Amino acid sequence: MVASRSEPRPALPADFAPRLRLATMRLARLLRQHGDPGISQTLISALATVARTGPVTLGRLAELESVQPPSMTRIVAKLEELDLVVRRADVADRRVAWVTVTPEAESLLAEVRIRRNELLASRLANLDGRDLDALEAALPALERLAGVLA
Amino acid sequence: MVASRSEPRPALPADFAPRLRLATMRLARLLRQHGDPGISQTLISALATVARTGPVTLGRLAELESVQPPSMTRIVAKLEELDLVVRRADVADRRVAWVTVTPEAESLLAEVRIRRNELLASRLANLDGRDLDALEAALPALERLAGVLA
DNA sequence: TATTGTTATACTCTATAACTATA
DNA sequence: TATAGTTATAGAGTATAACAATA
Repeated sequence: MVASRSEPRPALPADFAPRLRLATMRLARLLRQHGDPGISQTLISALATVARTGPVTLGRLAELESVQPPSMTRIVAKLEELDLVVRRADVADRRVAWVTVTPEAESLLAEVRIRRNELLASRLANLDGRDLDALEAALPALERLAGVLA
Repeated sequence: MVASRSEPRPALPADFAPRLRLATMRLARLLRQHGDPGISQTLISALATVARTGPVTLGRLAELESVQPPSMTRIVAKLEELDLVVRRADVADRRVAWVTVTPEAESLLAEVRIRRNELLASRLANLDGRDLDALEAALPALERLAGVLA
């Protein structure tokens, strides 16, 4: 341990943020385009969040998914059309809309989980062991950076 | 070294690909939404690629950016409107469109490079040293995974 | 005929502004 | 008045299919 108290680690290289940004956005685009037949990542992500949290209000769901309420209104409307969620007004405050997953959603999520990583898995298969080790070690940091664990 | 020849490292956990996918797409959305005032990430990315490669055909640029040719036609048209690229027909094969950056593009890229990592840098500042070390170590792997280095 | 790029069209995702219903 | 959510509208980004120009 040679770092001083005021700077416990060397600063990141100046090109670190740009490179991370570019790599992240490229990879996200590849994943988005590959897609899951029949249901978009946006819908899956919102659905998975409802499944994970249990019943949740539309506004809170918008927060959790980092979208504006009107966007979530449309997402939930589509999920409801697909019989993947149910929306019910709160009994005490009828402005509030509670969103809950249906049994269909649970099985869809299980099914999708199996298929949806094909592209990523196939790309991961092209990396060597050191790259995989590095990615595995960095995943929690990446999740914190993305706010997934927050 | 205890791994067998047929399996040189332990397999990635089953939830690795889904978690990496979610984290990547969340982070990309945050970055996309933060945006760069006045010019989108899509345009910047294509422009930066032209600047990096030098004169490039529209079709090759579409390949490099992982979009279909019609999408690149639109991207280049916008960049041309903004006087950030010039498009010229190849003299020998007039079907081919060569795309080149303008001086305005060079200064824009320099300017943008300074500002555009604000969000990412501010989020990185919330991570501890171990997370930063892990991310730094994993960046080349992530770039290979995203095909940035390919 | 084959290739390069464009036009036409449509879809998803997202936002902001204005609105409704309820508190 | 304030809050939760919706509707209206617009814009960016992307795709596929059909086309035009050129080789």
